[in-house]
Amino acid sequence: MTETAAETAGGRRSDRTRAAILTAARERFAADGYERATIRAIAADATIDPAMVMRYFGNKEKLFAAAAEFDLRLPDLSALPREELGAALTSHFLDRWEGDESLKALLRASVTNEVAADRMRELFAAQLGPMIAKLSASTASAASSATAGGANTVDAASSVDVATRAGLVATQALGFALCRYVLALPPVANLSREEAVAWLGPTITRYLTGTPSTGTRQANTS
Amino acid sequence: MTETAAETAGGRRSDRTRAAILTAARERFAADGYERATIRAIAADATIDPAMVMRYFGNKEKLFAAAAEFDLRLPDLSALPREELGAALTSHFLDRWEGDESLKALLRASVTNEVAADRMRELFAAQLGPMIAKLSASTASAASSATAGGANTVDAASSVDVATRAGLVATQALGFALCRYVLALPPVANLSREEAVAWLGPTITRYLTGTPSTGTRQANTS
DNA sequence: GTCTATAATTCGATAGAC
DNA sequence: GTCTATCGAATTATAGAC
Repeated sequence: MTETAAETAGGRRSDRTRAAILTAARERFAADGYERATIRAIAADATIDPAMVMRYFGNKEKLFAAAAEFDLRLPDLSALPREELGAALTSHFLDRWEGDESLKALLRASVTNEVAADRMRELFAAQLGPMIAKLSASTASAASSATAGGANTVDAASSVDVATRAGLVATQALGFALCRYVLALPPVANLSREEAVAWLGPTITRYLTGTPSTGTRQANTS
Repeated sequence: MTETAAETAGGRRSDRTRAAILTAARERFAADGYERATIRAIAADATIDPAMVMRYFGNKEKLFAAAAEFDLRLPDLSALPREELGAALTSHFLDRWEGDESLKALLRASVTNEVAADRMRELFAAQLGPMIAKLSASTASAASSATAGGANTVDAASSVDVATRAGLVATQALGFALCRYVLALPPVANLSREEAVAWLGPTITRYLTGTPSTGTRQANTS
């Protein structure tokens, strides 16, 4: 995919141009969504010619795919006590949301663009899922000797499968991002970082660990 | 179609046409979002001429405003014990989401259309907020005599204000709708109705009642 | 009330000069 | 590599015949 041109000095400017396009594209996609973000407007933001965008990225979909490519950069939470898992992950999500416009662009676009929706699905299945599985494995290693003769399932920490837990985390994380950054619901947008962590933390903890009912009682869910 | 002889009442056919347009508009807006849903496609679904849509509703924005007008129809939960509040409201939300396409249309459109976003904000501020306030009032009526000389604030049930609680409920409710109906994340879309209520219920209860920490301890939210 | 024709924009994408 | 010019398609919206 890298440039085959062997020009030593010429290749550097094209990289700068390419980066400028991507930055402008992320901002436009984040602010306007996929269809309302036009190549013309992106080019104008990057102060280049619209035709250059086509030359560099081929078409609009490939430009979006390049602009929305990113990593959740999930931290390793294996060492934390169970009660702090949600707060730590929530805090990390807040950092990622506010430091990088890619996620906002992806969220806005994924509502109407199928490519973006695919990437969003992959994000939680391929990145959050394994992190939860790793979490369960480290917890299970201590408990496995006690439960001994149980099923040979990988995650003994909870009967709820990893994908479901990742999906539940997604509902709260994406819902918060939607209300705070996209819809800008005043009470949600005005929450301080500490308040947000305090509210979402216990919820995310419960979903991460696969605990259906709240602390006090083991409820039957009929 | 062109039955002129059997006109029993005056403007009845125009009402039918109007209703057919609105139904088709709701489906298209829900499936494609605001910009990708075209008047042409809506008219085709309603098997009428595109020009008629303009004649009945003026322009696309007014058509959307008419199509996305609806009521959350929130039930009165005052009589329920606190622990069941979230499950009851979650169950009600599931009914509304699956029975009426307006909410999906509004959610999809509100991501890129400012009119739709305004309506979404109003929805939670003007409908969910008062319901929570009423909930707090009924709870406070029993406790007010005990706390006696306290502040004359309306909701003595929690120190968290009503708008914040409504916003928090919105993050979980809309996030679930986004993941289940719009993004179609497999683990979320595959949850049974009972599972969804069991997972979201405790979360919604905690937000509704304004309880920052999970059951065991009364944490300070500083 | 209904439909045809079309105006007026806007957008993604291409061709080709320099 | 860069930019001008433009094509072809799609859209909202209007004007006017029947």
